[in-house]
Amino acid sequence: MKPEPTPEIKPDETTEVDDHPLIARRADKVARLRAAGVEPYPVGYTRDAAAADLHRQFGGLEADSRTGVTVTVAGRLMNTRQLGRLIFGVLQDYSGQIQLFAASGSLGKEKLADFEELDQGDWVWVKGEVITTRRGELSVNVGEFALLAKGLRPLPAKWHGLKDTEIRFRRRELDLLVNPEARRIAETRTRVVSELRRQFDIRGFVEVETPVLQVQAGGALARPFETYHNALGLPMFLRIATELHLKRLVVGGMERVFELGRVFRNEGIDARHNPEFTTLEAYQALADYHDLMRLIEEVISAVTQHAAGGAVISYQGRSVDLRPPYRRVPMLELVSDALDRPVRPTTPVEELTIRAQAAGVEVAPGLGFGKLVEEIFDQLVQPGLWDPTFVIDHPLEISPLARRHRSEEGLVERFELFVAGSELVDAFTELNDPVDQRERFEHQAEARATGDQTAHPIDLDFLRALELGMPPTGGLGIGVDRLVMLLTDQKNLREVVLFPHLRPEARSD
RNA sequence: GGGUCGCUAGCUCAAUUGGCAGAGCAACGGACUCUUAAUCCGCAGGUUCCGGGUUCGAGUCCCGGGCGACCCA
Repeated sequence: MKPEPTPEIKPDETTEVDDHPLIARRADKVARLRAAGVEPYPVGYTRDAAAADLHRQFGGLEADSRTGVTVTVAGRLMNTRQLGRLIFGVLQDYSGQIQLFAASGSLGKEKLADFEELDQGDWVWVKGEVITTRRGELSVNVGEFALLAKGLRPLPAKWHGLKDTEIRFRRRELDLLVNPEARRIAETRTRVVSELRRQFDIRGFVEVETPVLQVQAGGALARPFETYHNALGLPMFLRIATELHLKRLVVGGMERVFELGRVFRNEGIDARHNPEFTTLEAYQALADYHDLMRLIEEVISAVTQHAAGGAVISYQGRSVDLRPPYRRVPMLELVSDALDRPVRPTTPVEELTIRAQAAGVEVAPGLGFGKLVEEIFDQLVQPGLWDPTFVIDHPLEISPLARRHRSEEGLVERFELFVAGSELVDAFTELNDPVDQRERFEHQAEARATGDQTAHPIDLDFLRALELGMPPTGGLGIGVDRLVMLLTDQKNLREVVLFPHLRPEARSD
């Protein structure tokens, strides 16, 4: 680990538009418009038709039709084609594209010359009759127009689009402008989130918001981001999970709660990890993990149906069937199969270590039973779990917030849902015995003291709440970003996050 | 953290063994009253990611660094 450099902010760094010829030309136009008394960034224009509305309403008209219907449209001018005194333009708004048809006949010679001055990328407003051209393209025949906002920077070429992944991630607005796929992913994400919310809503779960800033970051095993509260003079952390607060709400009598929001984990950044990501955690009193598996099956298949248009989807060229029921397999059974040797909670750590190494698993020295099993599972089993699979009954050691299994010593009542090799859901019958919970925390504290920075800290507020009595409760967490990746057929997390974190770029624009 | 690949005009990409840094699109000038990536003619446009080195000469070879993609851990 290198020491963290302090970022320097140079006060003389400006954001002035540079003197690139392509930009300067457009900036000159702005100046000329102002000089001529035309405001290049006006307000007060409204629109009564979206591109998609027009196609819906007037689709299928014969070529060379006049509708007699006048509409106003507004959007970004994506392309123009000029033929003598005819100009064809492509206007793009939130809903789609519609062709503009500008001719001296209906616009007049002078106005046509003004229209010609518009650049690709400008926002424009147009009022005109809905027509089809001789070639049958639905268009708005420009009768009046106005520049709504001058674009100073050129758009990427219309045909080649924008492919540079780095620019697409850093300047997502450009990506959204020119790549329909970027818009499709963003829309699908919205559908996933809203359908998730609706699914929990209709089941009587109450949506809540709990603190992002915390004195102690618990509810998961991860390193938090650190920050500082000036007025309180208090070091604070960004939350790594919503779990503990939500359970306190269950103690308070909110028997079905959920939170859909961002959590933060101070880990590496790569195609599968963004330091901030979205989870949905839900808690249901009087439910156990079996109930939650049935709930998850229903929710996942409903969301898939809504966002992907069917419950059987294609991911990276392979089919995934998300229709319930999903396979349920104990974790130790999978690990036993992988090692070709029965593994039980009573299996000696030394023996398990040797077996794991023999099977090619890289294991750090000094791991306990639970971490060993987890390591073996991660390396040998998880990548092969393609069809939806509930992996159940984890070792107690790696599950400090889950209830002891009702019949299996050394295990907890927990499940993770894996699809296409990726973990989508983590859930368990919650531990509601305050004495047991305190012991688990203390055990974690020992691990922390010996250098495990991801071990869970002791949360006294949470323990005090448990001591009031929490009903038997089932709790679950869904990795929303990974679900979106699955449903949009993406293998890079950055494709499904609008503004993914990247290392700062060397600016040169 | 390791490996491989990439970074050249606004965008998408070329550039032989180390030998004048190019094309298409966009822009700009012109022709064209039905285009759909319009077409045609013309004209411009460069810190080849950054810093060193080797060489008469480096986009190209060597060293160091930056950012990204993919694979591995």
